[in-house]
Amino acid sequence: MPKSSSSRIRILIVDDHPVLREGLVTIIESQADLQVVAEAGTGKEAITLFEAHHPDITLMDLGLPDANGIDVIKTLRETHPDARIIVLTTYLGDVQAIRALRAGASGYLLKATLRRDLLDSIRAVHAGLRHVQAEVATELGQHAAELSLTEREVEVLKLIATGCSNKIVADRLNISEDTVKGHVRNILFKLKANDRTHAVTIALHRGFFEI
Amino acid sequence: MPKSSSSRIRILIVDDHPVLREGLVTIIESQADLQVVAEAGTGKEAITLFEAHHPDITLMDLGLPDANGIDVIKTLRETHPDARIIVLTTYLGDVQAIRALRAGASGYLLKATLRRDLLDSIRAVHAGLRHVQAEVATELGQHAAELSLTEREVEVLKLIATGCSNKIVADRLNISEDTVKGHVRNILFKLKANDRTHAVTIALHRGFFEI
DNA sequence: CCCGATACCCCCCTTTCGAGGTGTTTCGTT
DNA sequence: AACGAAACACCTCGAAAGGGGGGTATCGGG
Repeated sequence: MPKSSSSRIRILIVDDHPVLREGLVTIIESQADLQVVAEAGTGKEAITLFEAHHPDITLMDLGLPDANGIDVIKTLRETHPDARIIVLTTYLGDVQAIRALRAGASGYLLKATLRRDLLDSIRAVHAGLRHVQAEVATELGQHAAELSLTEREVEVLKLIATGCSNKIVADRLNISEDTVKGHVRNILFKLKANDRTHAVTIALHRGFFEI
Repeated sequence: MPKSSSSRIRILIVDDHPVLREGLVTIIESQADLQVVAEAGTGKEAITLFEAHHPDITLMDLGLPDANGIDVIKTLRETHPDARIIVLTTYLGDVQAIRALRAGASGYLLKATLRRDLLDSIRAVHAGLRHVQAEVATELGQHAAELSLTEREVEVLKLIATGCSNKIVADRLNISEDTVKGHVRNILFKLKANDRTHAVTIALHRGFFEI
């Protein structure tokens, strides 16, 4: 809920797609209680502009060209624990959503969202609420009970995705092939995958990493 | 080049992201010689609205919820060979671009494009030119000499991506396992992949299919 | 202090993969 | 009629993968 018509909710937009930024600006500026104070196209710009304007709400895409969106969220929240950030993303599985929320995001929306939902989210988050879109929440619930991969396992899986055999992975990570096999076994179990190829597609779909 | 200021270029926007549509409308309507005559969020709507308005230019996203963008392009071009279509996509490898251009698209732009490029493209295509973004053209050139996968090979690879062994693939397609192996060998060769897992990530990256 | 999670290592064994080569039929193009 | 391309099938064979068991060391939290 807006405090009053004289103090509008000040918003920073972070997204590398100029056309999408334009859409966000148009939608936001059409509302009497909202205003866009700055636009950033990179993670670096995002931090600079946040420092300069201290927006009430930051709308942020995770797919930035220069930095990982999650890291930007972390940085902002460390220096400004009161920063309210809403993640706006095309579609990345549950893992990205969990990471973003853990990093301190207050909301998580898909870009395929409607104007109405976007505006509702902005106002809800500004009022101090957390707001995660239903679709995303469902996805989160679905995998909540499941085990997640350790850093090492993700590292192994990434190499496998690029066509490395267990032996090559072992060389790259300076561990034995048997250890790699052990990791692979755990990965298959955790992701309920039939084989390494399946594991890679599942991991991509759930957002463990990208290619 | 616009014919005259009295007859503006009439544009149909097809994209399932309302926010992005808003951005496109704002950018286009800011130009004196351009106007948006309709917006569609699905393939079905796209065809209906095209029939109703006969736009000069159709800006189209490939990732529609109800239909494949390529098929929509084909349909439009069959019934209206003079339809000028510019594809606007997030990022799908060279294969999607080739298919779109073959299906009759006149332009291919990435959504990360600038307003300036977008407007230039619209005017260029309206003037009868073909306009493919530099990044996309580079990608096209890079794989131009390479062999592309046959339908059957894509079919096999899709099943492999979902964790099917050669034997299972054989069962599903009612062919022998040896034949599947033959296909796999060809796939690995054509995509320059180390193994089946690598083949899947390469195919995804180049846009042969999605998961 | 022990426990669980993580990372690491080693053995076994069976199945699957992937690299060879060779051959058919079918189908659309020339 | 002749051609290549594609799909199909059969063969061998070594190298991976993957499923099972065993184990050690570390680290942080209950």
